[in-house]
Amino acid sequence: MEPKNFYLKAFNLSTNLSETQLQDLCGIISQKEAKRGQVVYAKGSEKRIFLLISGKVKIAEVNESGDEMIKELALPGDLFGDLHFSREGVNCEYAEIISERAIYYVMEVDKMNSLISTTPMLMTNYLSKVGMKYQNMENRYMFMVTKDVKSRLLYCFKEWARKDGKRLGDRVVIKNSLTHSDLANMISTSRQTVTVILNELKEAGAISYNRKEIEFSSMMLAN
Amino acid sequence: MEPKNFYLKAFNLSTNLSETQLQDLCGIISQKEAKRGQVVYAKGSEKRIFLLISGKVKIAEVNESGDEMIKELALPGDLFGDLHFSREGVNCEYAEIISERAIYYVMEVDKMNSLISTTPMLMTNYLSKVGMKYQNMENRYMFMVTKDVKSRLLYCFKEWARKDGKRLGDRVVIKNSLTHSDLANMISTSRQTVTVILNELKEAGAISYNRKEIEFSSMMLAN
DNA sequence: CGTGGTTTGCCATGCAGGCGACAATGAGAC
DNA sequence: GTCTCATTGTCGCCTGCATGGCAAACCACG
Repeated sequence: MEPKNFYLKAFNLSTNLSETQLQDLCGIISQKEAKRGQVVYAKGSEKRIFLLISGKVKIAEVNESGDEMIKELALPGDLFGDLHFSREGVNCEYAEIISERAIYYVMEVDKMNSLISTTPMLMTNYLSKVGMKYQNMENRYMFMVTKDVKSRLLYCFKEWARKDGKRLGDRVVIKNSLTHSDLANMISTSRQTVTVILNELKEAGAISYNRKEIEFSSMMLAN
Repeated sequence: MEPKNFYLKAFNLSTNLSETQLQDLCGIISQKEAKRGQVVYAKGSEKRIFLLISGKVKIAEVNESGDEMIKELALPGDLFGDLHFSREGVNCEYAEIISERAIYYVMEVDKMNSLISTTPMLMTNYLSKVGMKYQNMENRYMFMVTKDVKSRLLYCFKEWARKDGKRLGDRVVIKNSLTHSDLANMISTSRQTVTVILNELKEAGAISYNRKEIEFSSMMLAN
């Protein structure tokens, strides 16, 4: 099995596809690799869909007052880009790699669109994947709008640990590529507040934290 | 042209469909009507997709502390329900009619799924409609998370007026079916704050407001 | 017409968290 | 090592908004 197949399967995009359908799908995918700081995607550029294979990518946009808002931290298996094939993207979202390196697949929207049109099962897989993404997004935003800063920060950590955490006994470790200021931009608060709360949590023994990684009790994931 | 066709066309779901495809689509749609206060949809019930034809519907959920959060105010042309065909809805969203009466179309997810699978053009229309919806959602939430209460309230009014407002010279009027407390639940603030801000706006001459309708300068829509 | 329930208006209090300023620490470049 | 820039830590002030409580206005209905 060639590697593309492997990841497509792992990330639930090729479920129930026939061998030839899979080949077709692989045919319109090209694999790319990039390093920290590179911008792989900016609204306005050619319409494309991305599937992250390894690394971390931040999906962000800059608002009118010049502040960066991080909308999402994409991890392996996540889709991003012009997910709904539409021409009319009015916002100015972009995707920047924040891990040392990242590997990702790229599909042109047009090709994907026509392939999906002729491959019902792919449509189902795709729609369910995109649907999941939006459901998560909705939940996350609902949370962000209603909760205080500490809860929001913990929510981020949990989501993140669930997708990308490594178990070490009853502790969970996540590799950290974000500064306090990045975290602040994710939960839309100020850098200072993040610092304070992080130290509170450290104080309370809930997490331990340095520039390389964040570690906390796996119990925290429970709720 | 039978009425279903008319609305499907008006709401961009039947663009570029052949006559027979259109008939097939109409075949799986049933039209319903309901009155204020009725709940047309609750997560956990049979999976269905709704298209609102007339009236207003609030899409909401109740959080763990018992407060209602209004996620969206659906207006004619809006889709809601199990839009991405998935079984796994873990949240407890519901849809309640808040206009005197409402007319809407209902489609079972399974039938819609198989029809879409065999009708590429329908897939495109559908995906683009759902995509638009999510894009709006994302923008709205971004706004909600980052802005203060007054901006959020105005944002709501604008969105609402854009979709449902009636022009009267340089003024725009929207019919109001919401209490201050509903407005508060939409932008996640307190009832009192809504009251205060509404009066501020009234004072400043930006809007005029009573229980039946809200009216403001069409200039407000510009930005 | 009054009467009870809902919606709106207003006030006092308290606090979370934004923001500016500046110091301390760390990390890479030379 | 030292220099420099980015990141983190801490403080104080101040404002936006939540919250509770209560009065006034409005509405539906017998």
